Amino acid sequence: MKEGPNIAYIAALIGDPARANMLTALMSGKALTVSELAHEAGVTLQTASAHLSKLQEAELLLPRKQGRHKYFSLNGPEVARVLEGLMGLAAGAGYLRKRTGPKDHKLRKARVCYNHLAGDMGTQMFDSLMEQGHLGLEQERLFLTESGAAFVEGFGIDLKSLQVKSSPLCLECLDWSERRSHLAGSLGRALMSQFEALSWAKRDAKTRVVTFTPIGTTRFEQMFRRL
Amino acid sequence: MKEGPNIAYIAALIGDPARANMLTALMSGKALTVSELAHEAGVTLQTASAHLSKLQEAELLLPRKQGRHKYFSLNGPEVARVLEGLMGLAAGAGYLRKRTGPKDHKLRKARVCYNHLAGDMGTQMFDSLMEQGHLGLEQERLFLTESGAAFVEGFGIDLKSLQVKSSPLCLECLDWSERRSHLAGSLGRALMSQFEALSWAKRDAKTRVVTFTPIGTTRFEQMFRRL
DNA sequence: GGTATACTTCGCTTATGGTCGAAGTATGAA
DNA sequence: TTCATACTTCGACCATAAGCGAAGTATACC
Repeated sequence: MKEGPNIAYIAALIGDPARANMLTALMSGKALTVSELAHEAGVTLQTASAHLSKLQEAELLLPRKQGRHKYFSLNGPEVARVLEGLMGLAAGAGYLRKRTGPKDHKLRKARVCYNHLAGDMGTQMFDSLMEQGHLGLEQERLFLTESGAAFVEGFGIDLKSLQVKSSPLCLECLDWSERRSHLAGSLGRALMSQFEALSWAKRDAKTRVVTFTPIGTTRFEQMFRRL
Repeated sequence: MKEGPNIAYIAALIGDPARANMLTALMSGKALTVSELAHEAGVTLQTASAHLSKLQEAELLLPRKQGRHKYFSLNGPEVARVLEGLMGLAAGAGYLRKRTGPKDHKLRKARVCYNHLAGDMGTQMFDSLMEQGHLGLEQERLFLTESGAAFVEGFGIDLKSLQVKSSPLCLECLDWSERRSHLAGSLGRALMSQFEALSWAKRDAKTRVVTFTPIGTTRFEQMFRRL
């Protein structure tokens, strides 16, 4: 029976390698120009322009003009979630694009997943918070405990401003490289921002790699030690 | 940068209309034969066979042989979740396949979303449970309250057996036709099963439509009234 | 064993859509 | 105003993969 939403159309848009590369690049949470996305996809400007027009038409991407520059970003966390889900399915089925180089190792170590920390360090943080009783599970639901609230506030996170927002505070996000959870939600985002604000970590301008400084690494390990 | 999971490959698999139709048919939670899926997709047996082989190879589908019959089902709730997410994106962007007929109305009224009730009645149930305080939100997290536990146990749901399972009890699932939440998780599944066991509702053999009997409708309305 | 049914595999056809060169439009800076 | 840069649109090319007919394999039944 052919009724309901046309998932083939949306999936086919994501199913083109050039478009998939652009969407993946935008998982960094940054807005990129047409030129930058063309470079990400390894196609010419004109090809990228046609692709982006389609993705915009399908409301997967949001455009913004700044003078002669046109920036695109993912059209919200719902798109990111579907992309991450596809990543999980692809990784689970073994469809990984091999890349023998330092970047692959770095991507697995720490990377940004839309707006929060993912990879080995992302899952370490999640596991540590669980082990220290700062995050709890109730009926398989993730929540911040009282000790957790004190912990993150002590780290400089303004919980009050986070909790007035409509988006969830703590969300489990399945990490495709670790096959375990890392922390998403507004708290995950806030923690990532704080790492950057404290200069513990910085994002790579071109990729989703997050690089922690030696000091940042030490502090991170101290703060999110494993039992 | 071309690293990480190959989402284009998985998305392209879903992006073919014949394969999308088969995956959508399997959202009913039922296992279907190659012949049935060929009919769903409107292609010949040989074409369907080739498509299903690809979906199986990608671990999106799970095969099971029974004599000369070969059944396929979705390879778990993770696949269903990605498909539902794609449905939400497609519906949100207006990519709906029009179908002026009784089935469209029925699909929106009540349908099965993998293993739980969706559509108008699915969201009504969710809203009612929230309004009556049987479901609660804590830090945007859904949980069953004490009154909710008593409520569903009074309806014949064995909560103890549900809670020993690893899958979440209460999950919000974004309903593509209503654009609001309906109840997923093991509780959502158990409630759907109970509606069937009590002969309040039955699933359509060919589609995802769930049809409530007049008595079932009355009981459902009484049980899940809106304030 | 013969027939019917369910499914798989092979080979060929062809429609589709991504790609880029060329040309045009829009914005910024000197 | 001119030149440089960013992006859009058009048209033609061609690689790819879905589709089906044909043939083969596997299972069920009489």
